[in-house]
Amino acid sequence: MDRRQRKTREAIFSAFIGLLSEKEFGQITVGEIIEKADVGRATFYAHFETKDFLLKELCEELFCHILDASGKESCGHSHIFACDAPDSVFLHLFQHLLKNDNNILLLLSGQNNELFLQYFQEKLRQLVVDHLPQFAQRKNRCLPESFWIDHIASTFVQTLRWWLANGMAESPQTITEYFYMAV
Amino acid sequence: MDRRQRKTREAIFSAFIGLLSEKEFGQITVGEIIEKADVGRATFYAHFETKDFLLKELCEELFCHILDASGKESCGHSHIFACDAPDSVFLHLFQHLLKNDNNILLLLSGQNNELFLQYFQEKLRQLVVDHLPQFAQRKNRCLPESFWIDHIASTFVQTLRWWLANGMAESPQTITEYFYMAV
DNA sequence: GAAATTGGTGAACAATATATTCGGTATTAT
DNA sequence: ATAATACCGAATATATTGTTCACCAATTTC
Repeated sequence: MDRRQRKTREAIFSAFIGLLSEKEFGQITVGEIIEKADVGRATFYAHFETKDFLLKELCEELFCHILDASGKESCGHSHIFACDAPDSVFLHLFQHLLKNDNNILLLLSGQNNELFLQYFQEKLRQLVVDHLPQFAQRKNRCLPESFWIDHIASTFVQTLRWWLANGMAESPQTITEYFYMAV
Repeated sequence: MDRRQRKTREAIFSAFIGLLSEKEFGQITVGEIIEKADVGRATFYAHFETKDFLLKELCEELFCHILDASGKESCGHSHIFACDAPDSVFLHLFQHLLKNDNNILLLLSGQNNELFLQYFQEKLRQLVVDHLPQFAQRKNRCLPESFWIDHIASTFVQTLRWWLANGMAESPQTITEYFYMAV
C-alpha cells in the first residue's frame, strides 16, 4: 500500500478516535473529521464510503488486533477450569486492554462505549468457541451450547464494562477471578 | 391531556415503531415520521424536541409499563432461590414480553434491537436491586455487590436476546430456568 | 352555545451536512 | 524519466434539520 494512503488512513483514524472520545458518533460530521485529519474532502470519500463504514473498519482493526494477540497464544490446551490459570486467554485480554494500544480504553469507556462494547462482544464470541473446553462446568450440560457461548461472551463484556466504570481499580488478575466466578 | 394531543402523540409513536422495524434509527428522518404519522412538521416539533427525545420517551413508555406490571407484584417476599418459583418476577417478565403489547417484540428483535435491549438493561438494574434477596447464593459473597447486580441484569438481557434470536421456541418457564441456571 | 384557549396545518426559510465531480498538483513506483 | 496513482480544494446538487408565522379547527370554560 502506498505510503500516502497509509498516512491518510492513519490521520483519518486518529482524528476520528479523538472526536469519538469527545462527542457522540451521531454528532460527528465528515467536515470535522477531515479538518482534524487535515485531508481533503474528496480524499476522505476515496478511502471510506461513508462515516459508518469508517466506524466499521476502525472496529475491525482494533478488535482483530487485540483478539488475535490474545487468542492465538494459549489455544487448544484443553485446560481444566481454574481461577488463577496463568495462561488464561481472558487474563491475557484484560492485561492487553490495560496496555491501551491505539487508545482503545478511551473508546471503550467514553461516550460511545456501547457502540464498541457491542462490537467487541460479537468478535469475542468466536474466541469463546475456540476456548470452550476451559469452561467445562456442571451447569453447561443442562443448557444449549449456543446459549452457553453467548453467556460467556456477554459476561466478559459486562465484567469489562464494570471494570471500566469503576476506574479499573482492580488488577487484571482480580478482574479475571471475578469473571470466572460470575460465568 | 387533550384528545388531539393524545391522537397526535400516538400517531407519531406508531409511525416511529413501524419505521424502527424497517430500518436503522440513524437512517430514519423526521420527514418520514411525519409523513407516515400524517401530521404537520411543526406539530412534530411541538411534541418532541428532537428525534432522540422521541426515542427516549418511547423507551420510557414501553419499559416503565412492562417493568411496573411485573415488578410490583411479588416484591419483598425474600424467597429462597428456586428455579421453578411460581411467582418469580423474571418469569413474569418473560411471560409479559410474550404477550407483545405495543409490538415490543418487533423492537427488541428488529434491526434496532441493541438500542432497546441496552435501555432495557438500564431499567432492569433497579428491578434487580429490589429483588436481590432472591439471589442469595454462595458466589455473590465473594464479589462486589454492584458487580453482582450488573451481572444479573446483563444475564437477563442476554437470555432474552438468545430467546428472541432463536424464535422464542422455548416456553417462558424453560427460559426462566435457563436464566436462573446461568446467573 | 358563545367566547376564549389550545392544538394542528402547511408552506417557507436559514442553516447545516452529505456525497460527487473535476482540473490541477505532488508523490511514488518502475 | 515516465507513467500511474493519490491528494487537493473548490464548486455543486441534494437532503435534513429545526424554526417561524398566519390561519384554521377542536376543546374547554363560563
